[in-house]
Amino acid sequence: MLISVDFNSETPIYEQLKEQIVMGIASGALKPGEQLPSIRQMAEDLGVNLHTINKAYNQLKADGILTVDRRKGAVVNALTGPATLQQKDEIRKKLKPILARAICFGLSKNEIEDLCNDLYHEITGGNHE
Amino acid sequence: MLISVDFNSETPIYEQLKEQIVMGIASGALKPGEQLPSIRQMAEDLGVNLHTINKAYNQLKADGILTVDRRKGAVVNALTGPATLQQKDEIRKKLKPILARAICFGLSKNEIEDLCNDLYHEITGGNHE
Amino acid sequence: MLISVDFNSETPIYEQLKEQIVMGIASGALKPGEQLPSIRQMAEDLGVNLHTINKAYNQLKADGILTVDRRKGAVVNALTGPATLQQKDEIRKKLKPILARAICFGLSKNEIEDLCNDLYHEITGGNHE
Amino acid sequence: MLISVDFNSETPIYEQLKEQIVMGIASGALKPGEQLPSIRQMAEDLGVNLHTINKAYNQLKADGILTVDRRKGAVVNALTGPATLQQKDEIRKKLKPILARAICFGLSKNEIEDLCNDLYHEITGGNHE
DNA sequence: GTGGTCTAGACCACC
DNA sequence: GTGGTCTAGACCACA
Repeated sequence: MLISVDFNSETPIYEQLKEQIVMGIASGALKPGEQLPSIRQMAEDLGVNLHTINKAYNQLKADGILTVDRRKGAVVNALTGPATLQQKDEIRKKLKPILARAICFGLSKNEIEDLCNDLYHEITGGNHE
Repeated sequence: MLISVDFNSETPIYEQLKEQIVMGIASGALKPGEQLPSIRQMAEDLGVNLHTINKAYNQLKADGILTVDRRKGAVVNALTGPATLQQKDEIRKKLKPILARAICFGLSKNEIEDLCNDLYHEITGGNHE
Repeated sequence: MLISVDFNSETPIYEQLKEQIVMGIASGALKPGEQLPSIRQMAEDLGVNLHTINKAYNQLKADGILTVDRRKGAVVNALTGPATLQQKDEIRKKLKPILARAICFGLSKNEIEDLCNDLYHEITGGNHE
Repeated sequence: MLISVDFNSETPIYEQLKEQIVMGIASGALKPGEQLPSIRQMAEDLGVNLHTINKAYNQLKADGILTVDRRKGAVVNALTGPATLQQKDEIRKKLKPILARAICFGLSKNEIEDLCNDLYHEITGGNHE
């Protein structure tokens, strides 16, 4: 899986990292049990600080998305069943202001639905269906 | 329209403000042509500095959501027709990582659709249909 | 001559007024010796404060573009010959940062020339040639 | 590149700053990829507050003239090709009232052309030709 | 009355 | 080290 960061972006590098790993898992490019590059490796590849990678891995661990093992490094977790209420609520909270903005911009309900569907397929590429 | 901010939140106050104003417009609580409280008024009401309000107002102005009338202060813009490609793209970019996260959490396509619909109605309360 | 102001514009109303009167003279719509509406009249027409009109008229008087007569009100001046060095210098100073910005945006020398010619004809409509 | 501001000028300091940076880029004194002094550095050099510099940098960023690199601070952007219509329109809007004023002052079409050419060369010093 | 500009000084997030 | 956020308080331009 190829990961790249944009140093000019508004979003912090560790966030970009998290997003890309999450994207990789959602798309199926990263499978449960698969091992991520070591912190050191990843840091060198991207030309960023060790701390930055570490922060991303640790936060994904806290999210239950990765497991960090002292010997094997970071490993993608298996899905533990349907999303918890907490998880749904988090998504909900993040989604809401964006939808409001979309409505404010004049997007109709249908356009929003279409956009979500589009993105869903763009992300999964047909997996997870 | 009632606006409140959470001083302990991670998201900056001016972002919260923007979100709430946008939410107000999307919900119909704030109508095009309606006047927002003056910077100073709003600052006093919320107990924050006037520069913070100023920043929020100015960014919404840059987004084309508010305009500043020399006599009346900040005023809600009328919709200028369907969303521009730029606007759609902005929404798209913001939506994508959240959907990926949702998928990662095990949300199905249907659950995501339902969530969007729910939120849509929660925001608009039946307007904008 | 029709004059209108945009209360949402960044540029102050009295500046807009000045610009439009100047535009009227440059286009030939306002001829030397012609009388402008009285301050009171103009203020009523546009729905703005008397002071605002007054400020515009007075600054144009200071520029040598209008003469303000107690009985006849504001009158368009005749051209007193070629532009003075002072006047040329003022134009130069105002033009410079805009041209720099244009270059920065990637406009070529030819594009700038064309733009100026275009505008010249748009303003004069063929007069002053 | 040497930058200086006039504290007595009518035009705000942050505007002067923007103009000078733009001038620097147009003249070739600032090249794409080049790094500008940090906000604090520049503030100290000029003897102004860091917020003033910040505002200038941010507006140039919004204009697409600078980008902010997380590691290096503000960096001059490369030209992204020919000017967009929006950019041309902005220049047009700014140019128009000045040309009208020039005409009003009695400048002929030729004089205006010459003035533009003069300024073009004064700014670029022969580059960008 | 409104918003715009500027200053001075603090704290934090990111790298 | 960098920029981002927030505060407090001042002065000015505009209407």
